[in-house]
Amino acid sequence: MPNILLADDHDLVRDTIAAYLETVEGFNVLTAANLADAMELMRGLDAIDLLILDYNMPGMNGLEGLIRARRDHPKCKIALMSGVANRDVATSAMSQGANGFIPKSLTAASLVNAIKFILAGERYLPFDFGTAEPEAKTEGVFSDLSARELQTLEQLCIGLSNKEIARNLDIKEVTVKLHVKNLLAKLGVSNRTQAALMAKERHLF
Amino acid sequence: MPNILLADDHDLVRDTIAAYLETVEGFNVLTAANLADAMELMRGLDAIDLLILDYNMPGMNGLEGLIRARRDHPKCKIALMSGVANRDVATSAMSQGANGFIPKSLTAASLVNAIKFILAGERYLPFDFGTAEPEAKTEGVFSDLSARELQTLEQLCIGLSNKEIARNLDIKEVTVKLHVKNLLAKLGVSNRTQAALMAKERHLF
DNA sequence: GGCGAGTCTATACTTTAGTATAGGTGACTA
DNA sequence: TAGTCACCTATACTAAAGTATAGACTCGCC
Repeated sequence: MPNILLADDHDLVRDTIAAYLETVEGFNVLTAANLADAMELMRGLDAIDLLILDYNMPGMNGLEGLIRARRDHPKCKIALMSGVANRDVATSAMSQGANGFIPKSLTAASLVNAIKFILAGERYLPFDFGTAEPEAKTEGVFSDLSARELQTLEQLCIGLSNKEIARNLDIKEVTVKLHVKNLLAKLGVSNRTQAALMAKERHLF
Repeated sequence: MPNILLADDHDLVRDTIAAYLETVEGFNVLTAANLADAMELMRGLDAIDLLILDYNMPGMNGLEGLIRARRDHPKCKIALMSGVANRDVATSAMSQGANGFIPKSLTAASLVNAIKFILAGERYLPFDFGTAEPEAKTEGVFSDLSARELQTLEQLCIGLSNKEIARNLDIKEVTVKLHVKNLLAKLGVSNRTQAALMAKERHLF
């Protein structure tokens, strides 16, 4: 039966998760309230199969705690857990050698699946994590655009000239210029490059 | 024991994977050589737990095959498998309702872990897939650029005009034009927007 | 029916982008 | 030392982008 060390400074969160993993799945779970205690518990013994670190916890200091834990225990699987971190933090953690990133929005069943997955030697990062809310903002900025302006913007996003866009949309070049001008004003940018960049950044095309 | 239907038009690939899953893991594996055969096999019976579709296979037509399979079998777990598809295809597949994306670069052990993960009700997309090799190409294209050209490109990537770039780099506008012209030629693109888009796509700035 | 929004086009214009050619500097190197 | 290369600048040009104004058409809406 795998040994898991769960480090989180919120007593309630830590203890309930630990209890769930122990009773429902039969995992052997140790707990710690901060990074120092967790490191102390692991000192010497290699018995821990998976270390779960809360991202916001005394001693972590961003990803430094993760890096230190990884350095001191190269063979132990380490997962970062957080309720607030965004996707950038998650991917950074993965590139720093974490075996998994566990958002606290996970269901209990998914948490168990993720843990099993990591214990099997895989690396876990939920693919759709942190992609929900940006949509809202995106819609707002671009919802002012008319159908034609949107089509024009789409062509801008592959770097086409007004002439090429005119050919593709089967309209005159002047008309394209009009659409471009209006679209720039609506997006609040000053040239086509900025418009393309903005659209690309919000993953519209 | 879960029933898996593996559809791939490469006989060797299909049969070896099927044999591995059957003998090593004890899965019950059915096979098909194209989408039509797979759909035929699934007609009526709801016994299939996981359908694995090759992305390049007769009848697939991009993600259309996936969408059709999802529509006809809303409750069946479906994974897309590919040896060539890029990350965009993978994420598109996920947003179209796929339960997983399986690159053929996976090891056999990881394939099994992924399948188990999906069968447990999770959605699987390897987080680091499609981020390794683009680096190499990237370096190649941009390594021809001189220091100044690179700085110029960086400013292009925030949509600045030649005049603004000249001010920022403390050089004359004509010089900026020279850098831009040379940089466009080296990158093989025809205007500044395309250059900015290309640089952004390779995550240079 | 009138009204507004979106669309298309035209003419005319200014500004910016991009090309071409030429010449000068300093640094590094065969 | 001569040659090469990155860099800077100048002049001069063409092409493309962007602005401004005005007229015309369609469609849905009050």
